[in-house]
Amino acid sequence: MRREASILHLDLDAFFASVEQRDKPSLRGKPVIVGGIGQRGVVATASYEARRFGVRSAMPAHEARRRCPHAAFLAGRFGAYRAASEQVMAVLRDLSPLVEPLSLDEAFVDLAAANRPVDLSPAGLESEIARVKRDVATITGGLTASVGAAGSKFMAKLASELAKPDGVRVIEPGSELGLLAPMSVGVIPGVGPVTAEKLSRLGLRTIADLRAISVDELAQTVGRTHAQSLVELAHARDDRPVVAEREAKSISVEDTFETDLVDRSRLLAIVDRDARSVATRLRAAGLFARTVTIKVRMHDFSTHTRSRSLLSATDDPDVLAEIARSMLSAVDVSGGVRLLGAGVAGLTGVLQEGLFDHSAPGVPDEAVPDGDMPDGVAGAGDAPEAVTVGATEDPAGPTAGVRQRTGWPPGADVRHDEYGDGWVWGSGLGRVTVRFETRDTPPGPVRTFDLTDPALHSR
DNA sequence: TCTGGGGTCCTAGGACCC
DNA sequence: TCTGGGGTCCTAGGACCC
Repeated sequence: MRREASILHLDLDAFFASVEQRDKPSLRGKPVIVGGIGQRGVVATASYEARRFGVRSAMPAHEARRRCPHAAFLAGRFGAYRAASEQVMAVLRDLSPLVEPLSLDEAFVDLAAANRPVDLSPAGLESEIARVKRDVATITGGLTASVGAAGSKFMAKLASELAKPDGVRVIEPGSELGLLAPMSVGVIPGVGPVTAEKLSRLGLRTIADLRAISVDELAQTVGRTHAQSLVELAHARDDRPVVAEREAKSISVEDTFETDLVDRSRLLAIVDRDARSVATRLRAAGLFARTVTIKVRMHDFSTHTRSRSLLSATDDPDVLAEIARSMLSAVDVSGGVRLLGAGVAGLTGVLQEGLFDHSAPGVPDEAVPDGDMPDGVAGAGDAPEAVTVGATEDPAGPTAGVRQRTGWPPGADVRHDEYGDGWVWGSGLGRVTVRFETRDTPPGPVRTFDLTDPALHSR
């Protein structure tokens, strides 16, 4: 714990929904829900207007619709969110090179490493933060943020939470214990529903309660590591540094299907495509991976993972796809699969082995120390054939019917040759409805077109 | 009609090694 | 003479975060 409140935590308010309201004037002041599209979606972000109806992040779509049926439900425009996020991170890096993004909408900043002297007194911090908030609003076209400052990451994040929305909060070093004492254990990072329930059964509900129990006693319920960190944080002891550059440890993609899939050949084609998509991201990052993982969520929500490590890392899409397929072949999917995905871990930037070796790194026959090579990896299994069968049976492609929402997703940016820029209000029955407005116009008119109208383009 | 997608970290058991 | 002991790697599952 530092003696000055030199760690900032910035959190953009209702970020995705706010970007939508910025770019869609007719939605300003109205309930907006990003995510929750489709039968099995969940809410990514709800605007404050929607939160008044009890809509929350991670809430299932059907419940959000029940609570707030008149909200605008949008699919999300991650390019726009990423662009706004980069603008905000640039504002923060202008203040200090030590910026640690936690996601698109959150970051820590270490003011002890600031580019210029910063007045760390409470009044000095408040004016510095007010300037950051002004810069964020200006550069992003009006987005608001909540900002906390404190002597540790834990307290800085708690401070920004207390400041929401659009506020500033400085927690002065020395005041932490009193502030924390009556708060729920749930405010401690790492305490989710399961841990909170375990603590509750021990009679521990507030942070003051947590301070009264020994690590040994707590460890019997939540494990040694977790117990130690809980007790430390309950005493506001937290010396985790702000780290600007963190290297990725894994890359993965996964899809939840609108309805459960049982067709093995179709599932094999999907996991093949997923593995290749991961390989593309690997190569784009200049990385190689040593472990391949697949994830299968069954109809009953039980989740299974299978992983296999190679002797040396690879970025070869054929190799990754083959291994993913062979692992899936060994999973019983007859009950129906609701989610399927593929990923890689054990990432490295350089090929450590194989530099002076004529055999290609990561080729299948180098895999697995115990020699337990499934047929599929050697290319002799039924997987490749099954993929072909799937493609033959379904000319629209193996994922047709799975990702149908990509055509004109609600909220997407479009341009019409005659009417100009707008966004997709909704589509169906061969028609797409567009509202013609942008962030710089007043609320605009709505028009409906044929889905195949050649004058309509996505942008 | 419950329950996304992209991650991180931890635990626990077995293999393996010295 | 019951079958140590520690360290590391691998795999599977799960809690948690945004």
